Amino acid sequence: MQLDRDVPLSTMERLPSYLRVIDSLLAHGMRAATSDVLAGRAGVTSVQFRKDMSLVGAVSGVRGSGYDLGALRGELRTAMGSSERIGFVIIGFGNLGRALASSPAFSRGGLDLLGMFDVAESAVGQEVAGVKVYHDEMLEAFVRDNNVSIAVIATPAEAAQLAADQAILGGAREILNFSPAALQVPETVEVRTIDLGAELQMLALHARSAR
Amino acid sequence: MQLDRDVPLSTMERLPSYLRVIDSLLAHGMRAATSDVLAGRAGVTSVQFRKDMSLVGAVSGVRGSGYDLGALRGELRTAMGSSERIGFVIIGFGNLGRALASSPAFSRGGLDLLGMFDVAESAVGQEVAGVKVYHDEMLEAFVRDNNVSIAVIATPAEAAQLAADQAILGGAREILNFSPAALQVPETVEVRTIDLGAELQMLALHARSAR
DNA sequence: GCATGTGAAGTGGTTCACAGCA
DNA sequence: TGCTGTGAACCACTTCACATGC
Repeated sequence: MQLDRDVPLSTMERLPSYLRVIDSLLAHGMRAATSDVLAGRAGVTSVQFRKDMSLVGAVSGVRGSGYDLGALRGELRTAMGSSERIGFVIIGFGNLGRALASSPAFSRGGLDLLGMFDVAESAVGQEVAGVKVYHDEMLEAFVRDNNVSIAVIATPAEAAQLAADQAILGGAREILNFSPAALQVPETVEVRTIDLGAELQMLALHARSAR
Repeated sequence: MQLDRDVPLSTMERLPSYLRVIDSLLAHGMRAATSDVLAGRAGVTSVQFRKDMSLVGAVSGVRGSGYDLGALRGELRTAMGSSERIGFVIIGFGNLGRALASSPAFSRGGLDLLGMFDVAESAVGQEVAGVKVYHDEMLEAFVRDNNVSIAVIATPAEAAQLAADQAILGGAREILNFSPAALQVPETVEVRTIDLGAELQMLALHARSAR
């Protein structure tokens, strides 16, 4: 298996969901599956799936019969580089921050939640699944001292930019932003923004046009 | 202003964020702005912004000076069809469900949260911002009786498919899915899945490759 | 002169159609 | 024969380059 550099971004984005499907099938005692089955469960077409495997350099497909799930899982993991562990923090201990902290999805795939941050005194000192809540003032130092790579921002819009600045100052290089603010960051920092309101708006759009 | 059918989907997806930027500028007392300013705050290039306005059929830009914010807001609203109000429900009253319910973004743009649903007896009967939590059993009937268009699924993965089925049975035609499950739905139903774990994985990917 | 507006070129990703192999 | 694997065609969106108009 050869790890081609220059796999399309969109392909990489689908790998986690493929991995989840494979895990689920393995858990049901299956050892192999066709691209049709795998793709169906992941919500893509079989061609798309095969193309992705091809681009990623996976070779555990067997013509005429399908893919060996165990081998495929290994290949996808390698492709995703999931060996190294990555530390992250969550800023904002409101409902969303708590939801994220307790989400099982956040504790998989080599990711470690190292700390949470909030401005409210009532939040500071609390603990979720063994992870403590610190005061926002500590953010920069914490990020630096613990070699945190990713900052998840779950604060109100007004506080988002400041949180981002502190995290970046401490050395964070990736930001997952749940506030609707468009963050201003250096080019070297990767930002993904998930605007929950905008997502719902998109569906509303669809709902209206469907009449 | 002519509402061209066949505006690119990606353009439509950016409209809500443009609208937010315009609102914020208006709130600061500004009456006009250039594409450069508007685009910068929305996190896109100025060309992108102008192209979008062009595609949407907006005509409130004035060569040499910029856009009239009041007029532009009206045009974008029309383009988004935001006159009609759309009802939605949230299924799952865990941290995520609560976070969504109290999110300001969810109560804007002609969207009405009509009800929330959960299986836990302890949740049923509670109230958030005047919206009640009902038992999951009521879902189908509620959706039908209240003409709900959109179901937001914030349940664990195991419960997601059932929730979707009930909502669709009741007449919902759009689903915003926060569970990692790939839902099986009829073709007529639009599903948007936001897998929070997958988003973080994507950043982890970036973090690893940056070494 | 400065900022909008837009056909044309470019880019990235998906789908097609079919070759290759158990 | 059945399913994988992949170059080529296709499509959607973005960026460029420049015409347009206040």
